[in-house]
Amino acid sequence: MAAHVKELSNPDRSAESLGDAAYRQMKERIIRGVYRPGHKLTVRAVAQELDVSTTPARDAINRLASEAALVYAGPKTVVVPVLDADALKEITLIRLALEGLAAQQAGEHVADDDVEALGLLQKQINSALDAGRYADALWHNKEFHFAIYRLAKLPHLVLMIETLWLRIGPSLHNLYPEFAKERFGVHNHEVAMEALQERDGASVRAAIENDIRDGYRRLKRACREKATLHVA
Amino acid sequence: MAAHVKELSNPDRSAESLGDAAYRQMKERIIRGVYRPGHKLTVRAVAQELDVSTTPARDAINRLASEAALVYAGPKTVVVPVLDADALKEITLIRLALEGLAAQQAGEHVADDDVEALGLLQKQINSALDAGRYADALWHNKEFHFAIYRLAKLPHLVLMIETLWLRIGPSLHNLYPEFAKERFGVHNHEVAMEALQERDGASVRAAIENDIRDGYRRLKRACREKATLHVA
DNA sequence: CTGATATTTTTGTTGCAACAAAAATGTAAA
DNA sequence: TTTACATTTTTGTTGCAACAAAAATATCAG
Repeated sequence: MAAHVKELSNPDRSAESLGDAAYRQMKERIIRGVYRPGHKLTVRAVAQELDVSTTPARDAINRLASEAALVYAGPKTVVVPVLDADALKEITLIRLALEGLAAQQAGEHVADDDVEALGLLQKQINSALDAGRYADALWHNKEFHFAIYRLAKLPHLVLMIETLWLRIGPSLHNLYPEFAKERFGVHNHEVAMEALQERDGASVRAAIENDIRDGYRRLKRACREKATLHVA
Repeated sequence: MAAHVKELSNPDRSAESLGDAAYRQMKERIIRGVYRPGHKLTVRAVAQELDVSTTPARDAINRLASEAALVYAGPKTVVVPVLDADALKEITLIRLALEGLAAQQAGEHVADDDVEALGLLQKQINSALDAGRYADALWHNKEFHFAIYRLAKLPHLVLMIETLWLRIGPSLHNLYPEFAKERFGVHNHEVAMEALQERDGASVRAAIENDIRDGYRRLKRACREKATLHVA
């Protein structure tokens, strides 16, 4: 493995090992919802899918499992996690703490052109929603959040938040289109951008916390419905 | 890799792969201060040290690097991280958020015999300090903190806090004995235990936050002294 | 059809050798 | 001594085969 610089998300893909590349591609697939909760991942299948040998594939799977982006369903079975109500609640608590912190700090380091860039991202979310491209909307939503978090200039924090999104990402994709149709988060995002413009850290935090809580409520409902469906 | 159950820190060492064992042993060595900041770790050296082949050794190093417990100083050079002032400040911010959350939640799930167990751990810290066994004091200090955090019944949170301690652990060992001599943290720990007994989550959080901030102040001073020493 | 049991297949792990790239070392010129 | 360059050594990576263990499948008794 050879990332050289873990600090910044540097797209220096020139001297990247196969293991690093596999890890990065798997991460993107997980967030993009290619793998659904419960999906089983085997070393050889991933190796074939990514066109590498078993060693880099194993590297990637092990790293993701070590970050809890994948979990063990048995001694030799790694799957995309299926979040139960407790796990969902816990991760939401942690998200509120970490993303709230990042949002607040962002409000104190923001520059004017940063907010413009955010407005552009929001427009991408909106047009994706208009066109019914819900997976794209979810992806741009992720970019919007992380664009804010990166403003905090706290690289360790951003990395930790990324591991959290990796854990809930697959479950998020179980919600749309029903849930994406109601233009989720749009209002909270607008409030956050206004607060950023005024450099009001506390308000940025409040807006982001609201967004997280809104998502949690919908996710919890979906989780309940699925559970009752599974029983019946 | 075969941990089966990542959720709880289950000492089920029976069906543990060599890679898992290597990872666990390396983690303990890092926290115990066996490796100092800047120490270079090579696959073959670790393999020999742990008496395994290169594959499990490489697994362990890669997993630790992926969690930022080890960092790259070059394309083929992983070292124990040397925290600069910025990184120290950032990690402290994150610690305050996560360990504060864990402490508060612990205050709301604590049982009576839990506090007794904590008192025992504190006694171990004290006798280690009395005997001048500072490395042991640091170890018991870690156990004290995590005994509290585990009371929160939030396994994901505890795991995330562990990765933070892994990052600052090596730097902590650069401080004693000077810093351990002043019985660091003893007062904060006593306040925390009192607050736990009264199930006062907010006060538990305050005590732990105080403890973290005290440690930060000392660490920062040491970091400054070392920097000026390095220049001179 | 159900449940337990035996069989077959699949799967993660491990050690290792070859390779390319980086780091360490040595050398010489200024 | 210092700097730049060439050489040697060390190092991470990668693919692969063998192995043991687990998972999937087939079989059969009730």
